[in-house]
Order: sequence, then C-alpha cells, then structure tokens
Amino acid sequence: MLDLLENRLPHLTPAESAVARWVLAHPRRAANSTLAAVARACGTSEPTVIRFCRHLGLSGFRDLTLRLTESLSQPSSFVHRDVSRDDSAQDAAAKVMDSTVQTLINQRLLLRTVEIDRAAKLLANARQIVFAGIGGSGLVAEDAQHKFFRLGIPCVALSDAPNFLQVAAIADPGDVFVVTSNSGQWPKLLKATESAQRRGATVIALTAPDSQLGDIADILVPCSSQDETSVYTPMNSRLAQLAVLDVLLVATALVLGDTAYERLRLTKLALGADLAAESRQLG
Amino acid sequence: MLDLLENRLPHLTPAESAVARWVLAHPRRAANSTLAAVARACGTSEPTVIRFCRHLGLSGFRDLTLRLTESLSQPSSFVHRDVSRDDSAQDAAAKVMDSTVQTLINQRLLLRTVEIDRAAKLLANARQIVFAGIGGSGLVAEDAQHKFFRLGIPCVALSDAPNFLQVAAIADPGDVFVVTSNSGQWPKLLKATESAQRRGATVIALTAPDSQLGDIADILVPCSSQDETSVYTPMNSRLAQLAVLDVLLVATALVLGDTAYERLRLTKLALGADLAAESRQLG
DNA sequence: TTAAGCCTGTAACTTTACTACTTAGACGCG
DNA sequence: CGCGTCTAAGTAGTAAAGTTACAGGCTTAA
Repeated sequence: MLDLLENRLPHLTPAESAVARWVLAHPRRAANSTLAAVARACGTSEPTVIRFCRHLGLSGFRDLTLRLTESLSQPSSFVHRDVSRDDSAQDAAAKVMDSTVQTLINQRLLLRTVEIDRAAKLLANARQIVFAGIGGSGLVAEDAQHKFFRLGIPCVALSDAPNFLQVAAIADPGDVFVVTSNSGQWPKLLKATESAQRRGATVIALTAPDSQLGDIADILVPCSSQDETSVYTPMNSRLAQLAVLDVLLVATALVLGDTAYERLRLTKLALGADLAAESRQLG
Repeated sequence: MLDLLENRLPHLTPAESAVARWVLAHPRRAANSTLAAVARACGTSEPTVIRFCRHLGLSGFRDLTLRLTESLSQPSSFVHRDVSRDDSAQDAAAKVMDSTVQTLINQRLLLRTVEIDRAAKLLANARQIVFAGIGGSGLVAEDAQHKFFRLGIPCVALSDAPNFLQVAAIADPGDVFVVTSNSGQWPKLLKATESAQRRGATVIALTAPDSQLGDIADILVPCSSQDETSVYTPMNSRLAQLAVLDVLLVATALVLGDTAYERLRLTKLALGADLAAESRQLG
C-alpha cells in the first residue's frame, strides 16, 4: 500500500501529492484519523483527500484507513529474498519457505477479485470436469482430479496436448474445463481451449492475468506468476495453483451441500478403514 | 483480537454473544461492514453492537473494524478456522488460504530442527534418487522427480506399492530413497523402506514425526500432519511436502554448485525457447 | 405481587464521508 | 491580447454512518 503510494506520487496533482506525502510521513496517524482531520493536517479540503483516494484505486476514505492498517500490521519477514550461492542450507531453507508463504499470501489477495461462487456453481453442475495442464501443470491437473472425484462428479485429468486437443474436440456444453498454465501462452493449449469453447463448454483458467489464456477464459483465476528471476526460485506458482484448487473444491462442496459433505466423509472413512485392515493383516 | 473475542464470549450478554459469534464466523465481512449491516446480520440492534464493542475495551464500532483488519492481516490471523457449511464462497476461500499459509509457517519452523545440509549432501552424491509415495503422496513423488531431474541426477518416481517393493529389493548403497507419506503407517511402505535400508540405501522420510516411517528413516523431515478434523479441510500436508521438496532441491543445488546452477539455467532456457518456437510455427 | 435491576430496542442526535456545484487559475486558439 | 475551455481546488450541502439518551420489558428477589 505504501509502496503503491510512493509509485503514484508523481502522477498526482499538487494538492493530492501533499496528502500523499503527509500520509507517507504519518501512516499510523492517517489510519486512525477522520477525513476532516487529515484534510486539516494537509492544509487542504476534504474532497481533495477523497479524490486522492480514488486516484489510488480505492473506493473512498474509509477504504484508505482500512488498507493502511492492513499494510501497517503486515510483517515484512516474508518478503522474498533470492537465494544466493553462498547461503547456508538453513538460510536457503528459510528463504525458500518465506517466498512460498509470500506467494500464498499474495494469492489470497488475488482471490478477492474472483467470482469464486460463480465458478463453484459451474463446477457443481458440470456434466464432467476436465482438468488440463501441460508440463509441470500436468501434475496440478492430476492432483485436482484426485481431489474432485471425491465429490462424485465425473473428472478427468489431461497432462499432454494431444489428449487435450481430442477431448476438447468432443466437448459437451455441460463440460467445465479447468485449464492450468503458468505462462498461459502455449499455442496448443490455447487452440484446444478455444475448440472446447466453440462446442459450448465453459473454461476456468488458472493462469497469469495478462495472458492469452486468461483473456479467452470464461472465468479467470489469476495466479501469481512471480517472474521467477533466480534459477533457484522454485515453482511457487504451482503451489499457488494447488491451493486455489483446494479453494475451488471447498467452494464447490459448499454449493453441493449435504451430498458432497457425505461423500467427503465416506472417502475419508474408507482410507482409514483400509489402513486399519492392512495393519491387522500384516501386524 | 479474535482470541480475545473468544475468551470474552462467555462473559457477554445473549444478544452480544450472538454478535461475537457472527464476527468470529465472518471476521472479514465484519471488518468491511457498516454498523447497521452487522446489526441486521446478527438479528439485533445497532446499540447492542456498540455495547459489544465497548465490552471488548474498544472505543466503538469504528475501532472494531480497524482492529479486525489489523489482526486479519497479521500472520497470527492465519490460525485455522474450520469452514462451516453456511460460509460464503469468499469466506471459505479466505479460510482455506489461511489454513494453507499457516501450515507452511509451521513447516518453516519444523525445518529448523532438520539437518538439511546433511540431506542435501546425500542427495547431491546419490547414484540415483528414488521418490516414493502412495496415494496422494504419489503425486508429490512425481512432482519431486520433475524437479530433481533438472539437477542431472538420475531420478525415478514410484507411486504404487508393488513398484516400490521391487525397486527397494534391488537397491544400491548409493541410492537415496525419499519416502513421502501422510500417516507414515502403511505397512507396505514400511516393508519396502526397510528392505531398501537393508541393502544399504539411505532413506529420507517426509512424514509425521511420531510415525513408524519416521522412526526408521535415516533422516526424518517432519511434516505438519495437521489432524484434519473437518471434512472440508483440504490436503494441506501435501503442500507442505511439496514446499519441503523445493527446499531440498535448492539445498542440493547449492551443494552441487556451478554444475547445478548451469543445468537449472539451461532447462529454464530450453522451456522458453520451445515456447517461442511453437508460437512462431503457429503464429 | 411488587419493586429493582439489567438487557434490549426505538428514536433522536452528532459526526463523518461523500457529492454537486462554484470559483480560480492555466493553457491553447483565434 | 483577449476569449474560451479545461483542469484543479474549495464551499456548501446531503445522505448515511456511528453514537447517545431514554423507555419498555423481562428476570429476579424480597
């Protein structure tokens, strides 16, 4: 938030930038003040402060105070630092975990802009869910299939382009395609996606917000792409995608209600029972 | 803040405790709502909500929203709250993401007790790395294989018991087995692991600290097992395991030094080049 | 059964955020 | 140089939010 402020500072009008500078200088006071107090402190008028908030993409002054307290209480401990080649194993471990945590925190924020309930309703009423992803995302698709089949909805995971093209070619209007891709730019993936859409299927995309795949999807779930600068930066985006699929699973289960609840319970029980049986047998 | 709320809950009057329960259930919504909206949602009146705030030692409703956003953006706010069946999609999403983040934060702490450098040295010098996991952990094993092959070390992923038993039966002293299991109790997994050890192979286990698998492993990497109480609780343990494997990958790459660095760089380049080629071809 | 006390809601009041309109100044164009 | 226009800032008003005062009703105890 404060970063954003500093970035926008040059693009503001004189009176507004005075407000910005004051807020930057006294963020904590700003968070607890009223509109009138801030205006007075900046030597300007209340509407100017409001306009200042709007130019920052906020809904109003109230929003500003909220965002300020939010960013003031956030610890800076998870900010990402690249692993360097002379780090100790413990240092590197901490850095990797931190960057992972940060990725997920970012992802959580990204989700606030997504119509999760709409996605969940679509998934809940799907004739079949097709999870598709190539390369590393193929595993994400498989993981999703492993999760969603427990809801009792027919699911399939596709992890290579030829299969995806074929399934897309015979897509049904009731089908929902969940397409995962880091870049969202692979031509074959786009081609298959478009072909599925032409046949009336719905597409939910887990990908970078400014990608081609994101543009054509019916529902875009932006996933922190995190331009992986260092070669040591691991595939955090994959974790974010997995977490998002967890979210979609739970949201879909909530839409389905009792049926899903019971099925989830039963699959869980089945696992426990099997473990017990095997132990007895060998024990 | 939410803790405080929970503590004070018994000392509140009926109407106020209704407010408290609602706020606990929808903290994020409460933080963004107006006094009137909260009162309506709780089926009570506005003054009651104010009195509720005062009993918590706050100056008023405004203060409540501020404190709520504060504690929600603090890391301690990621404490797990079960998804309940009447949650909105957004609430559920936040809860799922929070619990995921919390799992990873816990995992980071757990890693401090692990001899990561020793594990990394073992992996770096392995003749072959065998990643094994059955059920959901099978995907973790495959993911790990996808990551580690980029270091130029021979890798294999095993996701079912029969394969694992066979590979373990012909294990070599230079082999390193990375065995992943949520429970760490599956008899077949234990049997295969022991057989590999008898042939001189080293075993790194990603599992619950108090499990049988953990006991017999050469190196135990404890993974937050998170007694999954609610059926809506997704498989956070899997994310923790994936993150741990990222850590091991980076640590191993650091041990290998320049060679690994170069190989990681090359694999990354190869992907980018392929994407460019395909785009040209179709574009 | 009645009186005291506390919980709760209604209604009035104050503050607060926001909007519509107006004015002052800057820039371009005739 | 003057005119018009367009942007930036402020004034005043309004709607809505938070807060307070007060009164009704229920509980409890004498």
